[in-house]
Amino acid sequence: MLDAVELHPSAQQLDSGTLAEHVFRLIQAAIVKGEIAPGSKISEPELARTYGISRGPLREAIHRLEGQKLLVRVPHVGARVVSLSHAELIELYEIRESLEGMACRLAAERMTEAEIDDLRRVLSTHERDEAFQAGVGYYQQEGDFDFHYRIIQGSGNRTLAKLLCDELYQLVRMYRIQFSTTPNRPHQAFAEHHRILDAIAERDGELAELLMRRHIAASKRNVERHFTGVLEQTPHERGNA
Amino acid sequence: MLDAVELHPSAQQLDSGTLAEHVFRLIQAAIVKGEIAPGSKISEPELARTYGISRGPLREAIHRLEGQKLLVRVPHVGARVVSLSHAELIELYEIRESLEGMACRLAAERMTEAEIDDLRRVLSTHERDEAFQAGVGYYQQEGDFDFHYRIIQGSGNRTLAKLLCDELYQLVRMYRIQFSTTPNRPHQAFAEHHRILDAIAERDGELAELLMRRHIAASKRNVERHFTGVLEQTPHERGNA
DNA sequence: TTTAGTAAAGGTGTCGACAATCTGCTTGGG
DNA sequence: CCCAAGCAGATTGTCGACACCTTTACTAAA
Repeated sequence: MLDAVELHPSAQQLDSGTLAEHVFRLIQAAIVKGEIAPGSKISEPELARTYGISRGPLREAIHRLEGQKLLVRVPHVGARVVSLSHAELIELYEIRESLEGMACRLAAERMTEAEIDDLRRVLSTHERDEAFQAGVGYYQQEGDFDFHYRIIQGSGNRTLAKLLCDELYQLVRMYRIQFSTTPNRPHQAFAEHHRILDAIAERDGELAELLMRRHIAASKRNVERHFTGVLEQTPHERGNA
Repeated sequence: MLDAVELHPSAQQLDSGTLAEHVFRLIQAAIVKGEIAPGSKISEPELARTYGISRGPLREAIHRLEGQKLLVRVPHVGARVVSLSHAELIELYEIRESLEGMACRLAAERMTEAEIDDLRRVLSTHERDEAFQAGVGYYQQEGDFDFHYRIIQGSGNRTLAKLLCDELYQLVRMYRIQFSTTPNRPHQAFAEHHRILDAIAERDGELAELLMRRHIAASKRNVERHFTGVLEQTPHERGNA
């Protein structure tokens, strides 16, 4: 499952100082990358040994992971890595359609010219990426190197940015990685990103919102295609498989 | 500040069994009702004594309150009751406009006739409420007796319902109570609610979404009026006043 | 008088141990 | 042979204590 991780004495001080914060990031990365299988059970004593900490800070990390919807906790039973059903995944995309659509409209109205230039450079980087050229990948970018992330930050609505980037982002990223192996999708997504950027550069908020909503709807349909064929399995079975 | 609360031996077992869950609900109610002032500091030892529990479950309750955005925590410093700035409150309303607008459209498409009848009864109850007749109150309803809550539940998008009702709802309610003393707003809000209900009953999703967005925008303007006059104060000053 | 430094006090972060609860298996009965 | 009840093991929930950090008040020097 997971190799034992030694916390370097230096690493303990870094991040934001607390062990809970550090372990939180480690487990978060492990879940998003799929190193801990979706649906698998989280054992507090085992993880505590793995990371060399006590259960106190580990429990805090678990609570924060639950807040990011990466874990589902049941009282007196324990926590499991999330495994969204088909319906729940679609619901998540519908929420993103609404929220990121709004963010995109605001970004078109409020982003500075410098920020738009940065966004253009991000897209150029993606275009030159070798994984993208090969037709696989693209979506593995994170944070400031991610197109969606940048637009949300550019919306100027900090509350919205906290909601999308701090709470829902890692969950979206987890499923991005799971579904990243669609033949033609990367090139299509890049073209859509480019059209969105053009709308933002022209300060056309209405069009930018429409294009972003369509872009996410296209991703949603892409996910739906992945689900056809594994419909018989429950999320739980998929997780433990 | 807060009277000492005795946990009845019976109450300890109820709720969902755990002390953390129980204390979580108690503190949540105290914050939403304003019994703990916005911006005031949370002392773990003090609250632990107040509720007669140790710091362990109390810290879990604090983490969950932070997840509901009712507390803001700073590492090595502590937690404070949230006190939204003018800008943050407006941002929250913009997010609600987008999300509840979508929920209302979905509700118009997917609510059952029985659920619509229930919603009609909720509105009737509000109309007969004496606080409403007097021109004050109205908004103190909670959960299933709250018009917005019911519509979100009726959207059929359970992920959206968890986001709005489990995470943002108590924060919205907290400010509803703070701003509940506007002269004419209750009657206007009731009229808007009625029009929304009509659109839902006619299964006109597009209109229902439009009306809900306008309704929340009107509430936003109402809040903005409240803020004119206390603009010199920072949120922190307001909180400790 | 103001400011920098320091020390004490309070508070948060972390730990290890105990108690209550759930899970899975064994055992007995139908 | 199957099902229900009880038991053993493990896990989660809770507690009290200690270490480290932050804050604040006090002292001293400019």
